[in-house]
Order: sequence, then C-alpha cells, then structure tokens
Amino acid sequence: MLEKSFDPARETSLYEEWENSGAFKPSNKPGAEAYTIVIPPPNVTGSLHMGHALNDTLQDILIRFERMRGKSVLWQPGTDHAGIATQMVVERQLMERQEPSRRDMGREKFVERVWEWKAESGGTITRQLRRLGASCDWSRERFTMDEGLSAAVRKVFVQLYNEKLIYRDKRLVNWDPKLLTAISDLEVENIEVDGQFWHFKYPLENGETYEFPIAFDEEGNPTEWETRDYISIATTRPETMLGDGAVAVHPSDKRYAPIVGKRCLLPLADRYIPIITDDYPDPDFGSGAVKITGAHDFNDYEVAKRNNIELYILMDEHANMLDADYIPEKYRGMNRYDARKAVVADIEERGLLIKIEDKKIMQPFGDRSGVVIEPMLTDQWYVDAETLAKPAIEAVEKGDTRFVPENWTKTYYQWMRNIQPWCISRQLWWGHQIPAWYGPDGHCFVAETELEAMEQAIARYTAEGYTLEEVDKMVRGEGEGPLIVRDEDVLDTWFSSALWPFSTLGWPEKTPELGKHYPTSALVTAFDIIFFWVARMMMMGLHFMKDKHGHPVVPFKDVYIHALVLDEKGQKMSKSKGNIIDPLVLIDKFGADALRFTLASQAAQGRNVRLSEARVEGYRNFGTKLWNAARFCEMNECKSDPSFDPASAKDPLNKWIVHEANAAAGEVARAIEAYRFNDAAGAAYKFVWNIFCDWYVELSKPALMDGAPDLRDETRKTAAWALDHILKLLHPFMPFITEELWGETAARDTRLILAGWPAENAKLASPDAAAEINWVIGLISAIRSVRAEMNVPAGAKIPLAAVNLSGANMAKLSAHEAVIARLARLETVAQEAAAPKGAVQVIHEGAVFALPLAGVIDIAAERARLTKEIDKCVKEVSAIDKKLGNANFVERAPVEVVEENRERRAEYEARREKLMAALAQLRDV
RNA sequence: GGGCGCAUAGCUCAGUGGGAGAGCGCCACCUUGACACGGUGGAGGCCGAUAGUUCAAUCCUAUCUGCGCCCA
Repeated sequence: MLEKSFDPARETSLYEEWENSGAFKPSNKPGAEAYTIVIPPPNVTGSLHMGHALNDTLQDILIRFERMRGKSVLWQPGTDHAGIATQMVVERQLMERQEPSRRDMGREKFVERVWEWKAESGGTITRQLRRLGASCDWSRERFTMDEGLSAAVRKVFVQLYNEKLIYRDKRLVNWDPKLLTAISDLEVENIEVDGQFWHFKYPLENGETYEFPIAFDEEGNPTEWETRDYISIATTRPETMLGDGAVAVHPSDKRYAPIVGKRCLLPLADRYIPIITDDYPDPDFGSGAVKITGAHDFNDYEVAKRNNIELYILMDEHANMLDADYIPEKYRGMNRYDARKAVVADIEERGLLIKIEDKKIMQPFGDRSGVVIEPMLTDQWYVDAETLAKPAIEAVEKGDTRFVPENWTKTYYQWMRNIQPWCISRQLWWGHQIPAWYGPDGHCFVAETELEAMEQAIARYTAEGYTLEEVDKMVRGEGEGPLIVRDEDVLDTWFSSALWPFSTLGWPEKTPELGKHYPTSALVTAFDIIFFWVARMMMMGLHFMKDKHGHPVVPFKDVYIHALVLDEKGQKMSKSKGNIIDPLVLIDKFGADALRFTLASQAAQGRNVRLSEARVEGYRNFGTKLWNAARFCEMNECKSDPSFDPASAKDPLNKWIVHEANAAAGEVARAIEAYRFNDAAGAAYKFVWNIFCDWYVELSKPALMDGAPDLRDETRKTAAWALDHILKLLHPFMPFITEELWGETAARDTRLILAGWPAENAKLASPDAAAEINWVIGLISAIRSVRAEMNVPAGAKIPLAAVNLSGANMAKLSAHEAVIARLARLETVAQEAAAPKGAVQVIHEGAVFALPLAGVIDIAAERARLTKEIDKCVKEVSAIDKKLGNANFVERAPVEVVEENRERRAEYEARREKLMAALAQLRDV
C-alpha cells in the first residue's frame, strides 16, 4: 500500500539509481538519432541560483523527453574555470587564513592552490544540479581547464594567430585598477551615478581674443557677444586634463571658427595644445568644445587617432598618477580621486574655474571588482571578431541556426554587426596561459608548445646571423639570458567557453562523439549571455568545424532563449536587494518536482518568470493529487498489464479516457517540440487533474466497485494504462515522483526514465465515446450547478425526471444512470412525458431534465435563475442577429463562420424557449 | 539617442481576426469509501487610450500614455 503522499527524501536515492544504472549515457542504439545539448557551463565557484534552476530544468525536460522518444541522448555537463572569480575566491581564502599572498607564493604555487581549491570546493554546483534532477551524463563531465580542452584552446589560438585573426595591439582597454587586469566590454557595467560637470577656462595663446555669442533672438541668431580670451571646456573627470592633447569643436560650429587652428594653454600642465575640428563634439552639448584625452577616454581616443593628437598616459596599473615628465610633480603618485581634488583646487586658484554643475553621469564599473574602470592604453591580445562574425551572421540569416523566440535574432544581429575587436588577454594567473613567447628582440613566437616556439626562435635567430653556439648559449641562460620568455597573461575564460560545443566532445581529436553529437541539437540559455557566449560559440564553431565538403557547421541548430527569473514583485533577484530565493530551499520544502513544474509552467516565451512560493506549493499539491490517484488505482486493483491494448477497450468510459490520454500526449509532445514549456506543462496538468482525477476516477467507481466482471476487468486495466500514460507524460517535468510511482505500482522491465514516450496514435481516438462521456459530464455539472443554486443540501438525494427524452439521449442516460446518480446525488432517475409541476428544470444540450423539488423549492430563487439564463440567451441571440443581419457579413465571411453562427443562434434560441417554458410553468405552482 | 518588450479577472500570467481563459486569492457549501496538499458550486474583465484596415479587432497597422530591459 502506498503511503499517503510522496516523500521527497526519496529523490536522492532515485537519482543515484538512475545515475548508477547508466541511464544518463547516450543509448548508442543502432539507428537511434542523436540528440545533444551542451550545458551552459556554470562557473566553478558558483552555486545553484534560480536562473540555473530554470535553465537546467528546461534542458532536462528536453533531454528526458527525447530520451524517452528513443533518441541517443547526450547532455554534456561541466563547469568553466572563471578566471577572475576563482582567482579572487582563492586569494580571499589565503587572506582569511593569513597565508602568504598570491604574489608572495608565486605563480606556480598559487595555481596549485587553485587546483586544490577546485578539488575541494568546485563540485558544489554539480551536486546541486543532481538535486534538481538534471540527467546529465556525468561520466563525460568536463572542465575548461582540463588537458583536452586546454589543448583545444592552444590549437585554436595558434591557428587564429597564423590566420592573422588573433593579433597583439596597443589599444585602449577597460582596465580594472583593483584586479589589475584588462577586461572585455561585456564585463563592464555602466551605471548612472551622481557626478559633477566641471567647467574650466583654457586661455588662448598669446592673449588672443574672439567674439563669443551669449544672447540670441527667437530665430536663434546671436544678438549679443562677449570678448573672450579663453575657450570653455567641461569635463566629468578633471584629473584627466593633465593628459589633454587638444581641444576639439565641431566643424560647423561658427562660434569657434575664429580660433580653430590656434592653440590654447593647458593650465597646470603648462603645455600648449591645438584647437581642432572633428565631428565628435556636439555643438549643443556643454560649451560645444571638448578636451581630447586620447589615452583615457574611448571617444577621445578615436578623435586623437583621426587627428594625430598625442596621447599622454597619466596613470599606472593602480590608477595612480604616473611619474612622468609631462605631469607636474605635485600630482605624481596621487590616486585619481586625490588628483581630481588637487586639479580642481589649483584651477580655481588660478581663476580658471567657471562653474561646477551637479549631473547624472554614466560611469563604468568592473562587474567583478565593483571599482570604476579606467580606460588604459596597453598591449593586449585581440581576436578579429569582425571577420569571424560574418559567417556567424550568415548562418542565422540562412536559418542554419534558429533563435526561439525568433525575436532574439535581432539582438544577435545588432551585436554581431557592430562587433568590436575582442580583447582576450587577462593579467591573471588562473587560466590558459597564452601560448606566445618573446625573443630577446621582442619578436613573438606563437606555438602550441614551448619546444615548437623554441624551434621557431632558433630558426629565426640563426637566419639573422647568430651562430648556433650563440643561440645555444642564450637558450641555456648564459650570455644574453633565456632565448624566449612566455607571455605571462592568460586568456579570457569565454575564449575557452566559446569552444565548449566541440572541445567537450573531444576536438581536436576526431572522436566518435564529435561525429555523432556535433552540431548539437539545441542550446538553452538566458538572453543575458547571447553576447558573451552564444555569439562567440557561433564564431568559433563555424571557423573550426567543417563538414565533409569543408563547409562550416554551426554549433547548434536551435537556440532557445528563456527569460530571467524574478521575484514575485518582478524585481531582479540580487544579493544587495536581499530578495534571492534559493532553489535549494524550495527543493527542501516542496521537492524538486514541484520547483521544476513551477518553472516549466511559467516559462512562457518572451516573458520573465515571477516566482512565488505559493505557486510552488500549488504544484507540490499537484504531485500529491497524482500520488493519491495512483493510490486509488492500487486500492482498486488496477494493475498495469503490458499485454493490454488500449485500442481494444469496449466501454465508452474507457474508450474516452484512452482518447483523452492520447490527445494529451500529442499536445504535450507538440508543445515541447516547439519549446512551449508552459503549454506542455499546462496540457499535462489539465489532463491529470481535470480529466483523469476529476472525472475518470469518479466515473469509473461504479464499474470498479459493482461492475460486471468483464467491465471491471477492462476498467482496471484501462485505469492502470492511463496512470502509466500519465507517469510517462509527466516524467520530463516531475521525474522523481513519477519514477517512484512507476516502481511502486508494478514490476517493470525498465525504469520510467528509459520507458517509451507514448506517441500520439490515431487508433486510440474515439470521438463518439468522447462525445458520449462529455454529455454525461455536462449533465452532471448542470445538475450540480442547479442544486447549489437552489441551496439543495449537498448530502440530500433528489429524484431526476428526464422529460420527453430523445431515443439517443435516453440510451446515454440509461447507460450511465449509475454514475450520473452517484455524482449528481440523485435518488431516482425516471422518464416523464412532461415536467412535473413545481419542478426545477435543467436544460442540457437541448434536452430537458426536471428536479421535482416540490415543497423545498424557492420559487423566487428559481425565477431569478431562469431569468438570468434567459437574459444571457437573449443577449447572445441578438448579438448573432446583428451579425447575420449584416449583408456584408453573410456575403464576405467564410461560409463555415456564417453557418456556425446560424447554428449557435438556433441553439441559444431553443434553449431560451425551453427556459421560458420552465419559467411559465412556475406560475402554475 | 538606438534597439527590444510589456499593458487582459484582486494578484501572477496564458491566449486568439469570428463564442474572453488558467493558477493563486475571494465567497458559499461539503468529515461522499484516492486525496482537506481535498471536493462541489459561484462571483469577478468597456482585453491601457485614440484613430485606421476589415463584413468582423482584445488580436493587424499607426499614434499616444504608462512601465521594464539592453546598448550608446
């Protein structure tokens, strides 16, 4: 006997049974189509948050569904090494334990420590994924720093370098002065903060003056001028003025025309800088004149490059002012904020401060460090993203890769068409060290191994005229030092993640898995990493993976973009807001199945998911409902019989549930195929609760308890079959409870996880039986409704009289008399030629039934009920009449629509007449 | 400034060119032999505003209002 409800504590052991049985591995059955998803690798330092819970639930639904459909399924799991995050975690740990710092212990030791940390603590999220029920093939788990994946990284780097798609360049980068590394545009968060706008005077050289308009008439023509011997500039970052190389104005700006080409004094720095024109300054913004600090601002950098303006690097890696001859001594060594105060004070002292405005400004922050990012001119490695983006754009245009919902293609295109060079070097120790070595003359040798780089170097320097002996000396460290020195930097974590769809399958080796599982079937991810990850996987996949004809192959056919999970108020969950809902807390409280079902049922395309605990609780209740339906089957000896053919059922009720189950299976499958997870969950939910539990279980009771042996036997088998069918339909959504019931209700050949999906089958459809049972259900509902409205006590049994029923209806009524009487709480069911006096009448699909409630009946209430219903009919009829009265409608609308309206009108009209008769009859009482 | 999206029941959200839906909440009744994590019945909506297309608009188009996100 089943317990009263499912014990979620069973989830862990069910999961272990699956995993140990090998159910998560691809079946590799001959002829089985491959179905593949690579997991978006979570950060190795991470723990499961609600976004993962949604992401992985949806993937698991697809995976379990396709596995049941017989495909050879691989869900490839793993984690990424998260360069900055992991390095920070370990550094913090060193500090807390008062151990030597990263720099004190040195690179090699530190990296060892990180590996130790990873071995101890890196498995958190994969354990949590197991709690969620994720059926990944853990035997194939990968990590971006694994040897195989690292080999892939080296190979990709070297090839792209040789193809000139990776290069070293001195450009402005986003520099994080706390973490002391470059970061990519995507790792910078621009946040609006309260700031100031300082207006300074830059005096003109040689005391030059010009007339500057200060008042205008209605048409915008100047009416008043003042004589100025300076140019007014405004800045949000005064400390950078020390590095100005020019002042720029728009070429069309007439106000400054007289001084363009002349020079002004850069105060404090005491240099003269040119006044130039460029399209960048906006004449309507501020004074229209912009200081150009090419080495510390991205826009200024472009202007400086266009106009050959000198760049002055002001700060060191900590964003402290440099010890440079173009910086006045007093500022050297100051941090950027102290320098700002000093500059402003000094400008003011010289009488050059015009005003200070309070202003909202956008400021760039490092998403890991939280400090203000400093644009810095440094040497870094770049990927030529523009070139790689072209095929990636085409692949989506051609439809080789499809975004679902389709709208996201726009976001993808917009990003890809405006893509900037991708800065891939990071000044960190944890990550893939760049396979580049430098010779004594600074020449760069890029190779997969140090040995190869050395060979290149030897070849080069011997060719340059060094003797072998000299080169040999250098190699051995005598003479001029080691021949080549490796680049210290590591690669952006996303560089290795970009290879994930093929590196995890064994590339560059030609493994069988690579042949079977690339391209992957679907990628499931949130929109916030379209840029970080999807775009880059597309670029790398297309560049490195070719079919037998040499054509590029996309890494995935479908990209399903799901929403973010918000709290119930629609706020993004964040630590600072304190509104984080921990999925594991919900799993502990309600079970993983309830959380999964909640997420799936809310995962409508294009909508964010607002998670509330009440909803999770509701789906926990749904699980219990299912559990109790199984318990009912068990109590009534409904045993699953593998030889039972549902198409052979004779009884209309059994035919009906087979029909409905079959239709539900079709609906669920179609919805999952279309990534409409909410529809799939909804269809399953409706079938289980509103059809099987609410009606089939109730309607089958007479047959199960007092039915003739044949009928009872068929009903038992059908009920068991329907329950099995339900377990299969629900398994992708609620794997634990369904697997448990599957095992508890019968001896099985296979676990549910590997059971066959019930494909929709035309042989199981029975529209006639469906119509018959739906008629019965409608009648019961109509009687119940009237009873409740007439305040008939719920327990009271009352007689029912069918009034002048047609033969077909009579047949249905007598066939199902037992259930109708049971569920509508009837004492007797009789046939009458006319409604007894004083009876309440129920009109069901044109048939009239009477409940003789003489004595009990509240005439006024009944009159009100009938009147209300009549009103409704009248309204409907007149609305339809309006349509049918419109010649245009009858002429132009499709015939079916016109016909349908005529039928509906007739039905309402007939119903109205019967209700009127019932009302008239009340007067005689 | 550019892009994307949203506005439907008290709340959270589905949905469709032709009869307004779900879950939760609410109200009333019910210890009916699977289940009170339950059952039965019910109330509740000018489908954001305006204009247009159409025989027909909650749905398509445009504008507006309000809100959200991404990018500059």
